[in-house]
Amino acid sequence: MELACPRFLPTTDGPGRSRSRAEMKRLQHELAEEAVFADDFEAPEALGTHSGPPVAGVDQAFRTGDSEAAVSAAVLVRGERVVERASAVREAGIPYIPGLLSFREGEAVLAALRALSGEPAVTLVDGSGRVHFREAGLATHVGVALDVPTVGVAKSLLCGQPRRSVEGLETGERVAIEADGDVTAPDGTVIGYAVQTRQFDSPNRHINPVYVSPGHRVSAATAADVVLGCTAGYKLPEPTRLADAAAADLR
DNA sequence: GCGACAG
DNA sequence: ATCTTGTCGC
Repeated sequence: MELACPRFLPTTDGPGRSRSRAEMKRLQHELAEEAVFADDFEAPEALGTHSGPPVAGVDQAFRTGDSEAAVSAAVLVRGERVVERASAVREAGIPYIPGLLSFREGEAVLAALRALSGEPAVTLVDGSGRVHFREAGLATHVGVALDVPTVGVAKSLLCGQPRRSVEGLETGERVAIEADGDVTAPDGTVIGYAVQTRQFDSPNRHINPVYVSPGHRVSAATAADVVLGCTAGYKLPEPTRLADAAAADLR
C-alpha cells in the first residue's frame, strides 16, 4: 500500500510547532469530507476469509518505558492462510484521548500497512471508522491517507445509539448504530452496526457484539458483511485476531 | 459544572 | 492499551 494523501498524515507535530488539539479535530473534519462511506472497491461480493480476494488486518500493542511506543502488526489473509506479515514501531505521539486515537497510533499503523507488498481488497482496522464524533475514527483516517477500503472493528461503542437492544443477539445478527447528537452526521444516520460474530447457545453466558463501521470506500452494510465473512469461530474476525496475536508477540 | 468516551 | 488468578460454564 502506498501513501495517497500526505496532508492527512496523523502527525502530532506540524510545520515546526506542535499540532494543537483543535488542529487535530479540524483535520478530522477535512478527513470526513474526503471519506467515502459507500462501496467503492472491486468485488464487494465474495468477501471474507473463506474465499475471494485477500483481506488485511492491523492491530497494536504498546511498549512502555520512558516514552511509549506503538507496535503495529499487519497481516494479509487469504482463505485460511496468512500470506504475509509486516510490522512497524513508532513513538506514540500523544496519550490516549477518546476521539483522537489516530494521532496516537496512526503513524505506526500506516507504516505497517505500507510495509505490506500484497494488495488486500479491504483492510480491517481495530477501532472505529465512521462511529466517531467527527466521523473520522482510526479506520477512516488510515483509509483516507492510503485511499484504500477500510473497515473499523471495535470491541466497545465510542458514540452513536443502537437502534434496539444489543443484548443476547444470535450469531450473525446485526443492529444498526445511528448517529445522535454526539455525532456530526444527521440524527438517525446509520453509521455502523453492532455485529454478533459469535454467541453461546444457552442463556447463562453471553458474548458482546463487535461494533463495525465504515472506514473508507465501504458502506455500513458491506462493512458488517465483510466482518461476518471473515469470522471463523471467534469473536474477532480472523484478520483482526491474527494481527492482535502478532502485535502481542512483537511487544 | 456534569457527563462520556475506540485503544 | 495494560496490570493479573482464579473461576464459572460449556
